[in-house]
Order: sequence, then structure tokens, then C-alpha cells
Amino acid sequence: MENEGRGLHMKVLESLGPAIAAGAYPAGTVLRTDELEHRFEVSRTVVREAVRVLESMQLVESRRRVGVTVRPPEQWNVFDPYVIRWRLAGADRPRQLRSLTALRSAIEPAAAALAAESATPAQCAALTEHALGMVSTSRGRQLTAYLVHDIAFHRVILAASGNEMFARLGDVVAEVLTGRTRHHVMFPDPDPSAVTLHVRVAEAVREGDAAGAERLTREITVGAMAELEVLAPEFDSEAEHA
Amino acid sequence: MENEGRGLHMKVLESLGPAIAAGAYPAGTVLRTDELEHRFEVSRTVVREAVRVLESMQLVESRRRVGVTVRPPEQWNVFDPYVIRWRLAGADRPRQLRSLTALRSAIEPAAAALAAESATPAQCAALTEHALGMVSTSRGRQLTAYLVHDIAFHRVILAASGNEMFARLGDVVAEVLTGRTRHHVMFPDPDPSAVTLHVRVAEAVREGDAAGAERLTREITVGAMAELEVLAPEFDSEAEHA
DNA sequence: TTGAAGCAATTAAGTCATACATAATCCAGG
DNA sequence: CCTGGATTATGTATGACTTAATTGCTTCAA
Repeated sequence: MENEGRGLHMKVLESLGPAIAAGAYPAGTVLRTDELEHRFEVSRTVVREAVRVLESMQLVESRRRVGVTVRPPEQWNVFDPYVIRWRLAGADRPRQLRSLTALRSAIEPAAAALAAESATPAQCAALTEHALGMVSTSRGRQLTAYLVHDIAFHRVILAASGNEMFARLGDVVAEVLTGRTRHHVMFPDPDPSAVTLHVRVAEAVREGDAAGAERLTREITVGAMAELEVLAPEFDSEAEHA
Repeated sequence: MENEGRGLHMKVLESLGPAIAAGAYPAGTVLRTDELEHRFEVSRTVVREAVRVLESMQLVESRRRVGVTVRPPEQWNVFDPYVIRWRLAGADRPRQLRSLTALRSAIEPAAAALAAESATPAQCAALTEHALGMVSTSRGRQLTAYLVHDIAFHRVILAASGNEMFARLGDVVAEVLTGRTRHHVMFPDPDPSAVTLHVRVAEAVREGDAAGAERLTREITVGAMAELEVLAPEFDSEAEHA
């Protein structure tokens, strides 16, 4: 997701989006377009295009005579990749990480079960390759190399499920895994039992053992949630529905 | 989701979006903006805004000197509510319905388990109310009334999970349930066993029985998938990864 | 002859500024 | 309390200009 300078409206978007997602503008805040064009020193055209995109993400609502109103967080398109990334970069990162990990826990076991039934030989090979890659990089602070294999592994599982929506969550999982490594919400060395589980998932998928693949993958995601509890317990699960 | 005439760019969006989602423009097709403004008889401003939104959905990519290129379906934001609705209205509705039902099967049991642990009394009451409503409308071709309760029931489960991402899928589930009723991909009268399951889920959630709520909800979603197999078997599950 | 590198023309999107239209909101005036 | 114009910020249209990428031509070298 390398959307840098591609267009001036992107500049505005990459500035306003994260700010809104971080809660810098409480729900109900109104932004006037002429204020924005002055603030970012761009033309009306550019501001409007940025606003239209924010509107499509349900972050804001634009109404005549009143302005661009920030919508309450419950209405945001929390599945939009941009919104996910912006929120992960912002203040409520812990809660976001919890939500995403719970999502993973629900999706990945199901994806693994489907993958066991329909993965191609090439996908099985890739799975084994990355699982072994995780084994060989799990010691000696090779976190970056480990992360690459970890992400690739989960991407293959999701893609091999044959379900386009599961497959699309590959980016999300990548963000989560990258995020927890980059922000050190992870032990210096990966949990050895997690590494073993990945190897066993690869085996189960290759052997067409759907139930096994599902169960083992569930163990992985349960572990991920537990890890989150230990390392970032600043929020209680119950606290989410305000 | 009642986005009617709200803005001219919406008109363009509601025309171009469904067309692209339906595959009317194969991946790689280039649309020139001046052609679009002529076709829809609107100004550049309007066309550009619509294109920006389509771009944020990853349906198209706009590049200088080349035009607005339609992206391959694998890159689309298939979680975007608009994209979901457009695809459900289009040609590959059966496949879309399969993907979404598989998604439900993964999410809803997990949501029910969480709901059993954190649902408020009000939410438990709503659950019971809608489950009973389903019972009382399950006979005599009261499909519309039944649908209202069915949607509400699943919405409450997802909301009561306390996970914002699960909660956001309420609209998606509503679309699926509405779609299968409206397009008659459903028997004249709902399956009695499904109705009973909803009542039992409501009980399990009320009693805080997470495992039970999860298992019963899984039975509901498995039933939904089976129903789909029977009534719309035009595609094979395996056929999805081209 | 071929082909690779470089350069200039072309083209369509990107940006800006201005003018005008439209629909909510606000505020008298009844 | 209701009504109706004044107000105001977004919505739309248009013309002029900028920018970057593609095309294709030219040139030079192997």
C-alpha cells in the first residue's frame, strides 16, 4: 500500500484521514471546505475530492449550508484498508488490534479448513516453504525475516481458501502482524509453539485434513489473542461498547 | 443505505459502479473522463469526484496520459458496502452470496460466543423478542415480517459481541438476508428448525452459555450454506479460484 | 541492418480560479 | 407559532493552464 504523493488530494487525505480516525475531531465537528483549502493550500477541487473519499469511507458527511460533518466512529467503514491503517497508526491502536485479532480468530480457522479442501499443490508447497522459513528464522533476532514468512504463510492460507472475501483480508492480517512486530508488541523471539503450529497447519492442509487445519489454526489465533492480553492489557474487552 | 439523488456524482457512481461490479468493463478497460462527462452530461468536477470514489474502492485506477483503468476483481474492496450491494445486484450474485455466507459462517458463531459473555439485558430482551417474532411470523407467507425479525436478530447478535468490526457486518448480513428473500432464493416458508435454533441461541446468550451460543449459531449458518447449495447450485465451490 | 538510447511531440489527467446554482439554515415580521 | 425572504456554504460548470507518461521519431553505435 504505497500511496505517497499520487495526487494532491492524497496529501490532504493522508493528513485529514488519520486525524479523524485518531479522534482529533469528535463526532459532530464541522469542517468547512474553504478552511481546508486554506489550511492545505490547495484548490477547492482538491479538497472536494478528498472529502468525497472520506465520505465514501463514512468518516464524514457533507451537507449543504452546514459543512463537512465528522460522523460517529460506529458509522465508519472499519473494513476499509485506509481506515484500518489510519486507526492502527493512531491513539486507539490497542482496541483496533483487539478487534482485528478477534476477526482473525473467526476467519482464519474457517479459511484453513477450506484451504485443506481446495489448495493447489503450488499453494501447499508455498505453505511448507514459509512454515520452514519461520522455523529457520525463529531464533537469533531475525524478526524481520520471520515476519515476511509469517505474513506470506497467512496470505497463502487465506488465498487458498478460494473465498475472495477471506483472500482480501490478507492485507489486514499483514498490517496486524507488521504492526505488532514494529511496535514491539511481541517477544524478542517468536513463541516456539506457534512456529510448530504453523508447520502442522501446512501438513494438515497438504493432507486435506480440514478439521485438523481448522483446529490448529484456531490454536494459532487463540495464541495471538492471549499474547495481546499479556502485552497490551490497557483495555478490558467489555469496555468496547461504551 | 438510502443514497438517492444526494449529489450528481452519486448519479454517476450509481450507474458506473454497478456496471463495473457486474463485469461490464473487463479489467484493463480504460474510461476517459471527457467521454464520461459527455455520456452522463455532467461536468468534469462531477466525473472526477465519482472517479475518486471508485478509486478508493479499488475498482479503478486513474493514471495520467492513460485514463481511468478498470482493475481486476481480485483487487476490489469487496468489503465496501457499495461494492457488496452492486455485486449482489449484478451477474455474479450467486458467487457473491456464497462468499458472504461463508463469511457469515465464520463470523456469527464467534460473535454469538462473545455476545453470550457481554450482552446487556436490553440486548438479551431484544434477542428474545425477535426470536419469538420469527416464530410467530414463520407461517402463512409473512415473509416480509419474518425477514425484519431475522435481520434484527442477527444485528443484535453482532452488535452485542462488543466487537466493532463484527457489528459493522450487520449491514452485510441484512443485505444477504434481504437479497435471498427478495430474489426468492428461499422456500415460501422458513425452515422450522432454523426458527427453533434462533430461539435457542437467544436462550444461550441470555444464560451466558458461550459455547452453546456458538454451536447453535454455527448450526444456523451451516443451514444457510446448505440452503444455498440446494437452491443456487449453478456454481461449484472449487470454481472460484479460476 | 539492427537496436538501443535519447529526445521531442502529444495527450489526457491534474490543478486552479471564477462564476453561478441550490438548498438548508437563520432571522425578522406578521 | 408560523411564514418568507436573506444568508451562507456546498454543489456544479467552465476555461485556462500544468504535469507526467506514452508514443514515436531521431540519432548513434555495435
